[in-house]
Amino acid sequence: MVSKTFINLSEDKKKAILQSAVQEFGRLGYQKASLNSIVRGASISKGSLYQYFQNKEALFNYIFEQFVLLVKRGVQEAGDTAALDFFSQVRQVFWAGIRFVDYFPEYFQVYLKVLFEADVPGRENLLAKVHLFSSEYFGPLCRDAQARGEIRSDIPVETVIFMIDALISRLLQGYALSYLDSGLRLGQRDKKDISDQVDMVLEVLKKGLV
Amino acid sequence: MVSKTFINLSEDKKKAILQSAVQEFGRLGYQKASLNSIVRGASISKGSLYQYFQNKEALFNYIFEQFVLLVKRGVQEAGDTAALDFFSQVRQVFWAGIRFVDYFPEYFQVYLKVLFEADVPGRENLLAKVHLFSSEYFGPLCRDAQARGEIRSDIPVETVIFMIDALISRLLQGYALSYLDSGLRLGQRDKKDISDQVDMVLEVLKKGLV
DNA sequence: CAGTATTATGACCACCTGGTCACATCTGGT
DNA sequence: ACCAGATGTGACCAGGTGGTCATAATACTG
Repeated sequence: MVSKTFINLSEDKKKAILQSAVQEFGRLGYQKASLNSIVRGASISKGSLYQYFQNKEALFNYIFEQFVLLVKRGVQEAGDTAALDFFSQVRQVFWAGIRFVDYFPEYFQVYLKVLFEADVPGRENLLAKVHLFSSEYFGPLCRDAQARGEIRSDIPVETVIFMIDALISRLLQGYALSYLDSGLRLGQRDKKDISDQVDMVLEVLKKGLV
Repeated sequence: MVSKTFINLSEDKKKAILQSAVQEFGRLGYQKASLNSIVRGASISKGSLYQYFQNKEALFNYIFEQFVLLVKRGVQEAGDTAALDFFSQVRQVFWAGIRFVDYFPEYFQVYLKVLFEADVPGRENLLAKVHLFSSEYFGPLCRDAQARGEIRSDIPVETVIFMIDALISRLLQGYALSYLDSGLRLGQRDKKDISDQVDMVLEVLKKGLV
C-alpha cells in the first residue's frame, strides 16, 4: 500500500507530501484532487509519487488512515473520563473534536468531503472506521449510564448515540463552516461562548434523557 | 440566466434535460459533473445546451432553484399546521422531508453535494436559500411556542432551531444514506418503524425543551 | 414559396487528468 | 573505482473537460 521508499524518506519530506495531499483532498475531495497539484505542492516529481504510493487511491487511503489515527489520538488525549458523568464525557469528546478542527482543519475537510462524494473508492468502509470508533466509544458509555440510572433505559442505545452524533457532528461542522451553524456563529466566537452554547445543547439533551 | 429558447421547449424535452442534469450533478457534484454526460443523457447536442443556459454554472443554478422550489412546495403541501403543537409541526416537516427524498432523491443528492464541495459558484448563497427558508419557517413557530409556554424561553430560538435542524437533517441523511444513520437503519425500515423512531427522537427533544 | 427567425449540430480548441517508463542521479558496500 | 540497489525525473500517452462557432435544419409568416 505504502512503499518502503516512502517509509525511508526524511520526516520533512514525508510531511511535505502529506501536507500537500491533505490540502488538495481536503479542498477538492477525492475525484477532483489532482496529483499534478499535489506533486507541485510537495516539490517532488510525479514519478516519485508513484514510487511512494501505488496510485491515487492508495495515497488517499493512507491520508484517511492518518485522519482516523489522529481522531482516535485526539479523543484518547482528552483524558481519563471514568470519573465523569455521561454528559461530561460527551462534552469532552466535543472539545476533542474542536481541538481536532483547530489543529487539523484540512483533515476535517477531507472527512467532510468523503461524506457525500460519489465514487470515492471504499467510501463506506472508510466512513465505517470513523463511525465504528464513534459507536464503540459511546456505546459502552451509554450502556453504563443507563445501567447506573443516569439516563433512561426506554430509549435504545442506538437512538441516544444517533442524537449525540447528530448534534456533535453539526456543532463541529458549524464551527468549521459558518453556513452550517443555523445562526449560532460558532466559528466567530471565543471558546467561552462556544462552551456556553454546547452546555445549553447538552443540557436540553440531558433533560430529555434523564 | 435561462434562455427564451429553453422556455419555449416542449415539456418533455425540458424534463429530459433537467432529469439528466440532476442525475449528473446529484451523483458527481458541481465540479465533476460533465456537460458531455448531461447532453448524452438528454439526447441533445452540446451546442444546444449552451443555447439554453449560458454555461455550466447557469445550468446548475437553475437546478438548485428547482430544488428550493420543490422543498418549499413540499413543506407547504404538508398541510395546514396552525392547529398543531410545535413538535407536531416539526414532525410534519420531517415527513415532508421524507417524501421529498422519496420523490426527488437526486435533487436531495445535489443538495448534499453542495454542502461540502469546494468551488461551487455562489455556494453559500445557494445554501442560504435553503437555510433561510428553514429558519424563516421554524423561527416564528418556535417564538410562538415559547410565547404560548409550550417550550421554555431560556433556550434561545437559534439554539432550538439548531437542534431541530441537526436532528432532522441527520434523520433525512440517514434515511437517504444508510452509513449516516448511526445504526438506526432508517432506509431499510417501513414507515411505521421510522415514525416510531422519529417520535422517540422528538419526545426526547420535547422533554428537554418543555 | 421565399425569407426570416428559431432551433440544432458536432468538430474543434486549449487545457487538464492519472498513469507509464526510459533515463538519470544518488548512495552504500566491496 | 565499480556495481547494485535505491531514489528521482518529466515527457509522453490516451482520455477527458467546458466552451466556441460555422454550418445545417426546422418552423413560421406574409
